[in-house]
Amino acid sequence: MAVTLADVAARAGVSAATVSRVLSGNYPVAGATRSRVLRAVEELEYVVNGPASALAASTSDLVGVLVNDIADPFFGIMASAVQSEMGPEKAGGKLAVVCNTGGSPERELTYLTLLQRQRAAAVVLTGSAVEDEKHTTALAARLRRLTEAGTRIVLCGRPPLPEAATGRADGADGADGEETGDSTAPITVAFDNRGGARRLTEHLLALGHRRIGYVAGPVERTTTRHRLEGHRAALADHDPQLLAASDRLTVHGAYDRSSGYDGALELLRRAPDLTAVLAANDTVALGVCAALRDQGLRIPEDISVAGFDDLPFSADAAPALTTVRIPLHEAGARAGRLALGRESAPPGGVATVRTELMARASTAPPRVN
Amino acid sequence: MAVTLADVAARAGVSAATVSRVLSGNYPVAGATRSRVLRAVEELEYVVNGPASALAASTSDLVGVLVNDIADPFFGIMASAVQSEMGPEKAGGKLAVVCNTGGSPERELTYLTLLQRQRAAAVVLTGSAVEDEKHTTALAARLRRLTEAGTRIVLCGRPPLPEAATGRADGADGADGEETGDSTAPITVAFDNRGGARRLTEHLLALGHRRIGYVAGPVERTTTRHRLEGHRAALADHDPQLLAASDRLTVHGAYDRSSGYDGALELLRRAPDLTAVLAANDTVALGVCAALRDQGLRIPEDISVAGFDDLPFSADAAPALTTVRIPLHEAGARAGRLALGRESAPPGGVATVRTELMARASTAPPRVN
DNA sequence: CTGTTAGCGCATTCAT
DNA sequence: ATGAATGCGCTAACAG
Repeated sequence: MAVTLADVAARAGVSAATVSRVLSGNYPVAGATRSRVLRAVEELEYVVNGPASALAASTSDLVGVLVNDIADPFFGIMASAVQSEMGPEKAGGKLAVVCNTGGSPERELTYLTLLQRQRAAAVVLTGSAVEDEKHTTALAARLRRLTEAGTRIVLCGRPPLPEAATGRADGADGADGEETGDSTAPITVAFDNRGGARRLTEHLLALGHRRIGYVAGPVERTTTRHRLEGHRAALADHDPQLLAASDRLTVHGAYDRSSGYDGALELLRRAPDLTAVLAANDTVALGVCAALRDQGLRIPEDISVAGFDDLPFSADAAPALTTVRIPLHEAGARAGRLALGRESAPPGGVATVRTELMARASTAPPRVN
Repeated sequence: MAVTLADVAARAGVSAATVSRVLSGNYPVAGATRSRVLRAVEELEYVVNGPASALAASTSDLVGVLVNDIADPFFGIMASAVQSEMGPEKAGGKLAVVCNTGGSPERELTYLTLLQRQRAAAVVLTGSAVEDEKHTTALAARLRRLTEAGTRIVLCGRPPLPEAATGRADGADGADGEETGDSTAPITVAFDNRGGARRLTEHLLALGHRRIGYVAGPVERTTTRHRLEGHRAALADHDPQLLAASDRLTVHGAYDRSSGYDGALELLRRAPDLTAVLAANDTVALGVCAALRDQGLRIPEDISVAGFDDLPFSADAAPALTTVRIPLHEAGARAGRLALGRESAPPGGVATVRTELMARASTAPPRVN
C-alpha cells in the first residue's frame, strides 16, 4: 500500500536500519550513503509511519496542549506560544496539538487518557483548574500515570496540584523512590493572579473608589479564587469595612461576555451607587461595559471598569481598558520549552510569572456628588 | 513496563484476542466474558497503546484541524465546533487536535506531513488559502497522497482547490478510476464571502456613501480576494466611476488590529474626505476605529466603519459594529461531521454557507456638508 | 560505518 | 464464542 522503510532501503541499496538511521539522524552514517537514502526518500515520497515508529521506540512526537476554551484568545495566545517552541519543521520537531476541554473536568480527563494512549511525549495543561476534591484526585492520579509512562507534564497558568492530591500516600515503597527513574513531578508556570488583582484593587482605592463591584469567574476555579483573594486582601488592608461589604458586591459567572453583562446589571441592582466594577477578565469586562452603557452610564465618568489579562483587544476598547497584564506568550513559550526539556525546571518546580497593572482610560476617580 | 493487552488477558483468564474484541466492540463476545474483561481493565487501569493499535489496524483516531491563527476567535470558534462533533468521550471517539499554521504555507505542508505520518483519520483545513501557484500545487499533491492513504479531507472556509492543481492530468490511467477505491475528493464547506461583501457595500451605498475606503486582508489569499471582489462588484453595479476610484481607496494588510490602525491612517492620508471604511474583518475594523478616533473622528457621525465575520465582540464594540455574519460554529460542526463521514457529502462536493449582513450602529448616512 | 535479528502491542485471520 | 498464530513498519541492540 503505502511506501515503507523497506521500499526506500531497497531503492537505495541499503538496509532498513540504515534508512532509519539517516532519518532519525542520531547516528553516524557515511555522507554518500546518506544522500543516496535521502534521494530515495524524495523519489518515493516516503513518509514515516508514526505509529510504527512510536511503537518501536515507545515514544511519540505528539505533545498535547489542553485549553479550557479554544475560542478565547487567552488560551489561543498561550497555545500558539507553546507550539512556537515545538519546531515541527525541524527533524526532531514535535507535533503540538491543542485539545479543547471546554472547561469540563471530564473532558480534561478524557483527553489525558487519549494522550496517554498516544504515548504523548509531553502534555501542557493551561488555565485555571477546577477545585473539586474528586476531580483533583482523579487528575493527580492520571497525571502520575502519564509521568510514569515517561510523559512530561507542565502546568501553565494554574497552580501546582495540592500536596494532598499528589497521592504520595504510598510513600512506604522506599525512601529514595528510585524505582521510577523518569518520574519527574509536574513543572508549573503559575501566574501571579493574586498579586495582580491586589494591585488592581489598590489602584481603584487610590483613585478614591470605595464601592467596588466584582464580577468574578466561575466558582471552584483556581484563577477565580486567586483573583478574588487578591482583591479582598487589598480591601482588607485598606479598611476591614470594605472587606465586609464585598460579599454583597461580588457575583459569579462564566468567563464570557454575557456573564459580564448580566453580572453588571445584578450588581447595579444590589448597589446602584457603585463607582467601579472589576471583572474576572477582559472579555467579561467588555460585557460589563456594554451593560453599564445600556444603563446610561458613562465610563469612566460615571463608573470605572477594569478587566484582567490584557488581551490584545483591551487596549483598543473604547475607552481603553484598565487591566492586569499577564505575559501569556512568554509563559506559553516557557511552558513549551519545559515540556521539551529544553529548559531546566525552576527551583521547587514552580515558576511564577509576574503580572503588571495597566492603568488606562476606563478607570478614573469617582464622581464627587 | 506499562500494562498491556496480554496483562489484561491473563488477569481475566482469556486470550488477548478476546480482550481486543471487547474493547473494540465490533465483534460478538459472551456477556460474562465481556464483563470479566472489563473489570480486569478497570483494575489494571489499562490504557490502549494507540501506536500499536494504529499500526495493526493501519488507521488512527487522530483528526487534524489546521488553522491559520489559533489566537483568533474566528478560527477558535470553528475548531471548537469541529471538536464538538468528535465525541472523544465515546468509544469510537476521535482525538481532534488543532494545528496552528500561523498562516504560513510551509507550516501548512509540514503539519500535513506530520498528520500523514500519524495516519490521521481525517484533516480539516480551515480559513483562507494562499493563492500561489507553487504552493497550491504542492498542497494539492499532499492532499492527494493523504486521500490515497485513506485520510478524509475537508476544507472549511476556503474554496475547493482549483481544477488545474488537482492534478488529474494523469487521467490516462483508466476512465473509471476504480483503482483508488477510497479516494474521495476533498469536501468543501465554503463561505459566501463574495456575496456578503457585496451586500455590505450595497448597504453603505444605500446609506449614501460614495467615498468608501477598504482595508483589505493579505494579498494572495482567497478570502481577501473574494471579499474584495464582492465589494467591487457592488461598486461597479452602482456606478462604474466608483469602481475606478476604488483602487486608490484600497490598502492591504494582515488580519490583525494594527493593520486596521495603519490602514485607516493611510486611507485618510490618501483621501481625507472618506465617509466610510470597510475592513477585512472585525479585528481589523477595531483597529480602524481606534485610528479614526485618534484622528478625532466620531463613528458613525463623521465616518462609518464596518467589519466582517461578526465575531462575538463585535456586537459589544462601542459603537456596535456593522458586519457580515458567518455561521462559523455551524460550518465547523458540519465540517466535523463530514470529516467523520457522519454526514454525506453535498452534491458536487461543495456546500456554500450563507452570510448575513448585520447592520448596527457603526454605519450611518454620511454627514451632509 | 553498516547489515542482521528481534521484538514493540495490538488486530486479525484461521482454527476450534 | 474463543484461542493461537501471524504480521503491521519501525527501532534498537548486537554483530561484523
